Amino acid sequence: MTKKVSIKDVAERAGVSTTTVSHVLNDVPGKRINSDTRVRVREAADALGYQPNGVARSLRLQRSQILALVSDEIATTPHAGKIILGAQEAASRHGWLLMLVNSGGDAHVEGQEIQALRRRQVDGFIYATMYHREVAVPEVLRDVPTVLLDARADDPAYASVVPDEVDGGRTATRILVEAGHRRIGFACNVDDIPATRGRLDGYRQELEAGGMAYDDRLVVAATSDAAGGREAGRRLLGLEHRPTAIFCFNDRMAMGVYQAAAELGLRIPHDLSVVGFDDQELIADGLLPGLTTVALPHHEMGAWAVDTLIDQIEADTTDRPRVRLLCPAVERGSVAAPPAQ
Amino acid sequence: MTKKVSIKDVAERAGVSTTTVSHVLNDVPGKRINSDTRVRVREAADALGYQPNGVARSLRLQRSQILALVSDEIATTPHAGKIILGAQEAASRHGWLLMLVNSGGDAHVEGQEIQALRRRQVDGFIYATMYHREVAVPEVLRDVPTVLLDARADDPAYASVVPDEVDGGRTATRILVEAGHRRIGFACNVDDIPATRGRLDGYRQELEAGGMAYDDRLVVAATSDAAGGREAGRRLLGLEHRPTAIFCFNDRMAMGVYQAAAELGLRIPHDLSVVGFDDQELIADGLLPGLTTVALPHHEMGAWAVDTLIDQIEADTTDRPRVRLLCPAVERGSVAAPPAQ
DNA sequence: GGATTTAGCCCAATCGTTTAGGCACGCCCT
DNA sequence: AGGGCGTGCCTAAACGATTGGGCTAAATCC
Repeated sequence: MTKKVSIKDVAERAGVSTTTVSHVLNDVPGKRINSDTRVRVREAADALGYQPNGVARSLRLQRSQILALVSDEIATTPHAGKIILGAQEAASRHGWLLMLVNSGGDAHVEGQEIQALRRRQVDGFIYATMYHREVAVPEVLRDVPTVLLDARADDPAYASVVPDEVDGGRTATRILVEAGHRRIGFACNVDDIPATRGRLDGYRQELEAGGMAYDDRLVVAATSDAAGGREAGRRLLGLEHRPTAIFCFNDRMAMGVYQAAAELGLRIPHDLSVVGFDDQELIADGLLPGLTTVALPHHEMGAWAVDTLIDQIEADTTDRPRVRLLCPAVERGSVAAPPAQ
Repeated sequence: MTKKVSIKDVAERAGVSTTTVSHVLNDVPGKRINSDTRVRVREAADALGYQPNGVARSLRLQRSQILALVSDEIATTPHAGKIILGAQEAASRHGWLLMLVNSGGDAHVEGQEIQALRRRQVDGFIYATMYHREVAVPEVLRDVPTVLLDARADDPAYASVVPDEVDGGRTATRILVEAGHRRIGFACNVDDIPATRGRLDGYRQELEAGGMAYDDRLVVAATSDAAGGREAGRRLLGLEHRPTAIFCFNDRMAMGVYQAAAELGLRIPHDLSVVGFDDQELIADGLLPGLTTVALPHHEMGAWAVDTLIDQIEADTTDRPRVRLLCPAVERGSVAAPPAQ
């Protein structure tokens, strides 16, 4: 029903030309139009329920006000939602729209999809990855505004946003230090990715800041899931002089550490304090006691990427910022003072 | 660089009119064109790296080949990813694109967003909800192709796809019955939603099919999170004649049941078998032992919705199917035979 | 009073396609 | 020789907006 009301219909009803309608409706500055005419046009538009045709406008303006979020497998991870949501909200705040494409990790498919989006005159791209890592940006994105999300490329031509892993590692460790712990284990993961290195660095820095020596027996690497956490937990808690607290690479590993503690009859947080990373609510909220952890700024990264991208497109700015966003602590119940000797 | 190659450039290079280029490139049937010309056009297009301008085409054809997925808060839930992914893959299989909009639950915002999408000439909508429920479809969607996902409306004008909760409930229960259990508890949730009713129905049906009487002391309702599961678990396991198995409304509750079992020193699956629902991998894979559960067909629902919607748009079909998709079992390690008396 | 300015609007081109409806040429037939 | 019919291509009108450059009348200036 709302169908087929074009600017021509509005012009006709208001008794003016389409030019005038366009000028009025877009509030084009510097155009001299009688205020009577203005209201007549507005009324006509309202009465007819006129909605400008975005496709026609895009064609004429050579700008679609559409952004595309392309990702490897992001939509399959639990983090994805927040990134997408942050991006979508930001886009909508600017009056832009967001398209979504997932390559499933296949570079060829990815290229095809990006081409399809470019044909649709998408104005800019957000290239996002499932977890923080280095990427080679696809060639097809070379000459179109693009920002990287949770990803980093050597190429300084792209703005990028990633979590500040080092700061996150420090935050997590600091929580334990401030609770009074002096022997703090790190259940690390085995992959060589920025998150691993960054969080470990943060752990070391914070130990140092607290006047503690780094002891590599307290750093145990395993796979970054609950099974790995279990394994790392068993190893750490099996030490002759066991740690009173464990910082876990992520919440899944923390879940495993809980299990290892339970096997040994250790109670959290009374006998052992635990801090996770990621703030996966499903886990962190579900564990007993709730897991104190550090949240990744997914929502903020999504929003930052969109804001920056739109700015790059509209203001045609030339600097390409590369930021790290802080990871805030989320306190629940898994940290307490170390047990009395 | 790839900028600005229009059909006109191709026409010029091939020494023909744009009409001919269009005919050739689109393989318009019934057009008589010399095969020499055909190859010349194709070569010119290749050489110039011609990409048709989708916006112009949309304007002319009055069809954008773009679908929109609008949801209340879907993108924030862990399930979201799979729905979105299923939808996106299906769309891309058809050569369509997917836009994403999240209303955050605000009906006004939702209306605005939908209008914005309609202005952009989106061809159809998928209206999705965070969890299976009844909805009132927004007025603005009345006169545009729309299918409902994980949602159901009274209005028979909309096709819809939801999980078959009853079958899922039966499947979960059957796993326990077939393992030999005769006293099976149900840790139910407190909300009156289709999932609750359906899974409970399935539970009852399957008990009956197995020749067991329904005992309402074995059905305990609590909030649908780990805390609720803990509570329900404690109540069920505190019964004088305790169940040997518990079917949980969802995996989060199952997580709580694990905790309740641990408190009582009961070992899973040796002393107690547990089945969940949802197949939240973060939980189901992380628990020890792994949780046997029933998966929601999110990916399939996403794909089904897109396929159906495109069919509705292209073939202009008039029937509006309303399907329930089955929920497959995912076996892990939380079910065993009941303990010997 | 004639020239100039100004207010208020409109014409028509443009963005890049698709497509209905020609038009010219050569061939065959009578 | 003239008519009819394919073949192979092109012209031009959409689609629905935006916008540079008019144009007309009334108001103002000298």
